[in-house]
Amino acid sequence: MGKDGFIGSLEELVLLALARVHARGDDEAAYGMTVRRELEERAGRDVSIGAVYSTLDRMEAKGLVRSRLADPDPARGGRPRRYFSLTEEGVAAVGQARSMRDRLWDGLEGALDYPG
Amino acid sequence: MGKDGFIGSLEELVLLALARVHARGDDEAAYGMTVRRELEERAGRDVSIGAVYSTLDRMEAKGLVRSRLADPDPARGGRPRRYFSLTEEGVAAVGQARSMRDRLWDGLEGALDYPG
DNA sequence: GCTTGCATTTCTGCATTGTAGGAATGCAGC
DNA sequence: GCTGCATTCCTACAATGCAGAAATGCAAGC
Repeated sequence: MGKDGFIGSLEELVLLALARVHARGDDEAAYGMTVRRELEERAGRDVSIGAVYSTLDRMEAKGLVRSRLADPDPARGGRPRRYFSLTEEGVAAVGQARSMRDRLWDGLEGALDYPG
Repeated sequence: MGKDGFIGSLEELVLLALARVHARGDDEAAYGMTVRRELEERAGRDVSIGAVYSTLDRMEAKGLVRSRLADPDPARGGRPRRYFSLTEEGVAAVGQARSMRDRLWDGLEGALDYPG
């Protein structure tokens, strides 16, 4: 993100997937595995879990997402989950990416035979 | 482009900018400098000309664009221009990128406070 | 109390893409 | 031949994309 705040293509998808699982209401549900599943089910984009995490980590370092560890005494087994959410900057970044592309697409729908 | 045909964020923008200058009617007008200008004027994305060319070159190697050199006896000075255009794969790639994102955005407009 | 199993995160390493800057090219005009 | 201009090409490095395997932490069965 060359200091102008431009994000990569996978970063954008991960941000959107994260926003979606949040939008479903349960804040607690947004962690690595669910983000990955959302990407796969909704966008048909099948990335490895390792790819999801490194993207998430890098975005946290840039301030686009934040994370916190789950409750200390989990009744379920496994490592403590790490819950993620978008920061304001994260929201701004997806908005910027979108409007940049929208401006380029504007008036082009017919010219490229994009199936609506 | 990990063989699944997914393109990077700049690749997508360059493809769209290229399509736009084509859509303006004059096929001859689509070369490095005009693509760069379109990106800057239309999307506000200011990349160096070197960045545009390496992106274009890499996409040509992947079959997303093709290029041909301009007329052999140019009355204007300067290196011969290299005219670019999208291939079918290029068109397909922007379409895929778009529909993937559209599916993730669907129903999210209100949830993220994206300004229309 | 050891072992197996499961859900999850973390680590490591490499491939691909993004990016700038400056060198090279080719012509015109002086 | 030198200067100027428009353009492409080359080089090198930084950032992002990506997968696979290792580690972590708990529970259950034995």
